[in-house]
Amino acid sequence: MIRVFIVDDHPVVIEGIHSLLKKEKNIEWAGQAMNAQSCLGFFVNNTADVILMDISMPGMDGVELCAVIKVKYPGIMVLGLSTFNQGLYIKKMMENGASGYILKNSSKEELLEAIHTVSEGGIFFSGEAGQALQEYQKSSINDLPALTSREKEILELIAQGYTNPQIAEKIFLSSFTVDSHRKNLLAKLNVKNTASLIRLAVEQKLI
Amino acid sequence: MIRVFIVDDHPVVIEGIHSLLKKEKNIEWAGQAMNAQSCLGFFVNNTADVILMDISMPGMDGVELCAVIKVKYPGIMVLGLSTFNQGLYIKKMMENGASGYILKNSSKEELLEAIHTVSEGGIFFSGEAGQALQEYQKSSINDLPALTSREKEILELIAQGYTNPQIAEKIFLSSFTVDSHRKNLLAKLNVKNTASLIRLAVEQKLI
DNA sequence: TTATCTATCCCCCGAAACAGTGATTCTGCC
DNA sequence: GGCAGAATCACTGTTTCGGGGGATAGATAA
Repeated sequence: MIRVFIVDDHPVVIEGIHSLLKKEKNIEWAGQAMNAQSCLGFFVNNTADVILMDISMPGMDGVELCAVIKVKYPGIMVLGLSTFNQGLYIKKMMENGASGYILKNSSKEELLEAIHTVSEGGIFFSGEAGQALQEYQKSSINDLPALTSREKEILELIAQGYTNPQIAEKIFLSSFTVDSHRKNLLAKLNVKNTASLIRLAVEQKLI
Repeated sequence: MIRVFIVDDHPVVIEGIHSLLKKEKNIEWAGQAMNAQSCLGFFVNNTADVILMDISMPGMDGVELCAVIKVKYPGIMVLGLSTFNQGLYIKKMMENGASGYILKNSSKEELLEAIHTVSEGGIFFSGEAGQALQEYQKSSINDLPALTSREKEILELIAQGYTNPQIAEKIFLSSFTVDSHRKNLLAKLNVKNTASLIRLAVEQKLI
């Protein structure tokens, strides 16, 4: 018996999912909430196995709520729920510990499959959400100027915290040369200092 | 009809999966390879819908091969396949465009479900792999000293490429103060310069 | 055979970062 | 009321960074 709780600020959605699930015999309706506060209130004295959680809600949104829930009650599985399908939100939910993401217009079968999968510790994405996530991941890895191997090597060492003189000593170059490569990195990647260089490099997985 | 190709350096695994799948009527055996090179050779003149790909292979491993395949043939879905279950590898595969990950000892049902899900653009994780991935994500977000809200604010601005004087002007502080906060950040996070500070911040999702 | 790119090296200079030390005010908590 | 921590500001150095300018050699591609 899987106890399912739902948080959504739209009564229609709660009602719709409730009517979809109430006939299922291995699913129990644990409760419902229309915002993050009352959801957290519920879990002080109650529990559930799976929370269906709307991404966008007034006040604390699903991304934050998910993070709080997973810290306080790691055993409760969170399944993101939304009408729209944006890679960024999906990614943030997952980083905050969600176990999957489905669209509100999913079929009953998909919803049930998702609930079962996540209640067993698995991860579930509806086809469309999966594609959106992959598109998003792809979009951030493009349009970067090609770096030479030397530049990549020096970028890596900068990211490890070495200064120009230290890098020079390490790879047997003049520190002038290291500085030249460093300036080329800033110019090529169109950033103005080390901070934004490293941020870009890590985010774009150059290192 | 889903055309399935498999790359694995263990003949036993290829044979086992072949015998599992050959009875399925909506699955077609596209071919097999025992290393990355012959896999890439196959796809010069042939194609498939889904590749079951071993993570660990001699020569080019699954992580690299996956990246190459997804660049050359983005329409082919890659499903990671391994005997062991390590979050780091799973994460790397996913970052390189894989659509999921299952264990070699998965049940036939799980394997079929995974193949169908990814062939439709979805993402599939077996329960155990999903848990390993979440454990891994969690493990990297721990043991960090708590930053104050001011420190987080300034860290964010540093990461955006602003200098101390610029930050000072932006949030109406003395640049001495900004510098103090900056020093506290370096000390608290135990790093020695901006480069490693930003790297840590981005990797640990502090910003 | 030029032309371009990469990698290497060099110099100057001002701005920024980093290290060390110390101080005051405010706020939340016991 | 007192205490700890946060937030603020201050001064003095030294080191590193970043912008600007240039030079040479080798590889490679047009």
